[in-house]
Amino acid sequence: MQRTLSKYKKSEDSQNRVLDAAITVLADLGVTQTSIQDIATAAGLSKGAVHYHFDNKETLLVEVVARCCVLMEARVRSAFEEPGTPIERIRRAMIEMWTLRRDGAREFRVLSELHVLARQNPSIREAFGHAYRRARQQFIDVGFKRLIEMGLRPKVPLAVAPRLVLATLDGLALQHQIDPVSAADEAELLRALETTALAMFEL
Amino acid sequence: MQRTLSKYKKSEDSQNRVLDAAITVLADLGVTQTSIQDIATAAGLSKGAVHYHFDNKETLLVEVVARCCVLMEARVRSAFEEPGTPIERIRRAMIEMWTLRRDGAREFRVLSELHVLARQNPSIREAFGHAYRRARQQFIDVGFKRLIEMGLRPKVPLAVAPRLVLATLDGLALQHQIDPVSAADEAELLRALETTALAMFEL
Amino acid sequence: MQRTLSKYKKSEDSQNRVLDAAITVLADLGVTQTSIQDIATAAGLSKGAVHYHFDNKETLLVEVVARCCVLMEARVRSAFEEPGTPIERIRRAMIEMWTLRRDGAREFRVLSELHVLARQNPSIREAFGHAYRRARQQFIDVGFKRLIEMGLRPKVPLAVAPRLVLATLDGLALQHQIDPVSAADEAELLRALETTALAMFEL
Amino acid sequence: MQRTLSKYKKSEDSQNRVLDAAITVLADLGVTQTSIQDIATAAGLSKGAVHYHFDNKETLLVEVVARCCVLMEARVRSAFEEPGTPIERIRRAMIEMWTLRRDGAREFRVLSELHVLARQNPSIREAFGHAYRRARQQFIDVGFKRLIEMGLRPKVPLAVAPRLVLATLDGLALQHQIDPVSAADEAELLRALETTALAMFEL
DNA sequence: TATGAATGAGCCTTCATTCAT
DNA sequence: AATGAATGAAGGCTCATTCAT
Repeated sequence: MQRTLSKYKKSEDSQNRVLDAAITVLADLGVTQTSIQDIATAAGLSKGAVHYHFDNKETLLVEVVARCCVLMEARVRSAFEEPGTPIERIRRAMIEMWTLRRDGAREFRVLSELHVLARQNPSIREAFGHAYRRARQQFIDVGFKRLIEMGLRPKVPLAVAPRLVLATLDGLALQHQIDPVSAADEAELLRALETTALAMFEL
Repeated sequence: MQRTLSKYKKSEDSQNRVLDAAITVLADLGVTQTSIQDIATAAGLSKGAVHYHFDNKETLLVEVVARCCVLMEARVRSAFEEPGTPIERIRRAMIEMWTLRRDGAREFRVLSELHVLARQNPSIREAFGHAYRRARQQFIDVGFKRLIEMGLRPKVPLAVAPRLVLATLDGLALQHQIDPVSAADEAELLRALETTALAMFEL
Repeated sequence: MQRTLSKYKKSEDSQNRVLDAAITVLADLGVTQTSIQDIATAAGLSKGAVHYHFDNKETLLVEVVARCCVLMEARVRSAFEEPGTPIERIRRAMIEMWTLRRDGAREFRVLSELHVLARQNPSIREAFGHAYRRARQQFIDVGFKRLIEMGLRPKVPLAVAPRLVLATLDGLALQHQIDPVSAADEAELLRALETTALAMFEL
Repeated sequence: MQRTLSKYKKSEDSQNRVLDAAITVLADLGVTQTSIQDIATAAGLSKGAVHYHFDNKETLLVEVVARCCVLMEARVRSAFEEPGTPIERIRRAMIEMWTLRRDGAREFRVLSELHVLARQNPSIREAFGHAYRRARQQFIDVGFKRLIEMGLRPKVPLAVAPRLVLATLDGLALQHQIDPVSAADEAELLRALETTALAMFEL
């Protein structure tokens, strides 16, 4: 069993190394400039080895999308799971969501790079579709449900609300990549974000 | 002079044909799949001619960004300039902004494609930066100022508010490209958008 | 010894499985499209295992040639050995030779695929050389000698006659692969083949 | 007009240089070993230039087949058109056909190399099909018709006879590539070929 | 002003082969 | 005896760019 494990381990290890390398390089160079050679080099492997583990560049990118989503979700969830009142926890999660985007966390940068492939490429589009749906559902399950339990009543259908908040976060990040929010404005921005988000509810 | 003029005319004509072709092709095939050859073919010119008018692919794309911004702005402005009460006109402009994004108007699609190049490419980034700043300013000059004149008081700094609204619109469009909003939800979405936008003001 | 034998058996088994798989795949995909991976997969083994049994792709192909020749010869011989008058048996053997080629029997297809490697590759060329010489000799020993015993006298040196007949068969097969003989013409073709073959003899 | 011509000339020139280079290299290295780089180098051009003139390797090879056929036909026809009695001219043409094959004329070698691609590749197959049909028709129009005019009566349908003769020539060449006919046997072989060919006719 | 020809760098992919296990 | 992992060379192809005309 030790043996079997070690055999499999090796492969999985390399696969993960490739995925991590891909994320790093994509975040660094951008989609249009990232070649499989770059990824292989960053992973300390040969180009051939990358193709040994991933049939296609496409396949690899699809898995990159998936992994980025998982990693981002993990960070947000872990921010949420720290102790505190529901409101504190929700606020903390949203701040984490913004921080990820503002700091240009590798994973978010990669996602915003790969987004452009989604329109032309069904598998990548599906990967994003899955991620979006999942993120919205989490938003409802984890955030909105608490607010409702606390007695707030949504003025907006639950199908629509998370779309709006996530859109704002993503859109802000897009702008921020080009034209950063000043530190001074940032606090105001977060406050405004909270204001508008809460405007979708009433007591 | 007649001659010179007509010559210039002709040249400008070709340049514009190239730019238009570029927008069409980019909207159709996406950044990663669009070659100068594609653009040249769509413009009814040779590859060489494209390079005659634009030194670089980069230069060309920068002008494409600029032109897309101009075209989008024109459409929004023209929606705003139709007669009506200030509120009606603002609402109309915002709906136009959403419509452009929802229908995947060529110009918006191109901009969202080219956005990925902005991070790596200073000139393109600058083109986007200019566009973002201009759009926010318009938002203030044209929209918010009216609201203020009407007696609404902003609860949010004027530097921040348009960022938020534009971000939401862009983010919604991103999601919509992957995972379209159902026709049923769309009305709700727009209402929610108005609610949240107005939440940034008070009487 | 039991052990050794069974081990040998197993190894031989795998070798044969590889050879058979190679013939199948080569017949199916053609030389230019057949990879060792394809052969390994068809044999239910790993690429590594194929290389364990055959040092080279070249070595493997040489043995493929040999085996195809053996298999084809066996079929022709068995057609010849069915009871009948000498003439009947010769005719039957020739029809079998044509049938193998017309139906594109795997073995013949493989040979005609690999023939192209022979010019560049000495070992493969030698394998084909051996096969050609052997086929001509069989032709003489088994066919022409009978005709002579029956009183027919060759008008053509025995070194030359089988070359001519085999060439015709192979050439017809080549044409037939591209531009099949209609069923209607086929009977005429066989008759003509017999006529021309017999024209090399006189009473 | 001079100008136009010279412009076009250059392209045609390069195209022809590529085709000729392709024939040389293919005849030399064989299909499986010939890369576009090899062809480009032999033509004194860059790989890119080859792709400029021929979309595909496939396209290029199809034109190579066509050109080889044209060249071979030209040589046979020119042998036939030398003065002499009909019989002499037919015999001369057939000897030329054999000579081309025996000497491994580049064109014939290339055709026998490319033949192997025909089964997998429709366009190449069609190129060969066209060539075969054309060769048979020529055989009839140029050779057999004369024999008939001279009073010989075919004992074999005209659809079948040329198939047989061409097959023999091609098959002999195949064998000869691997296992050359001795100079001594060659004369006998040609005589035998004539005998068998004439056996398809009677007075 | 515009074109056709050509280049050269780079990309994705395939594949025979090697090797530790 | 057999496998999985990895390599590295090569191959076909795309494409921005240059240049003579």
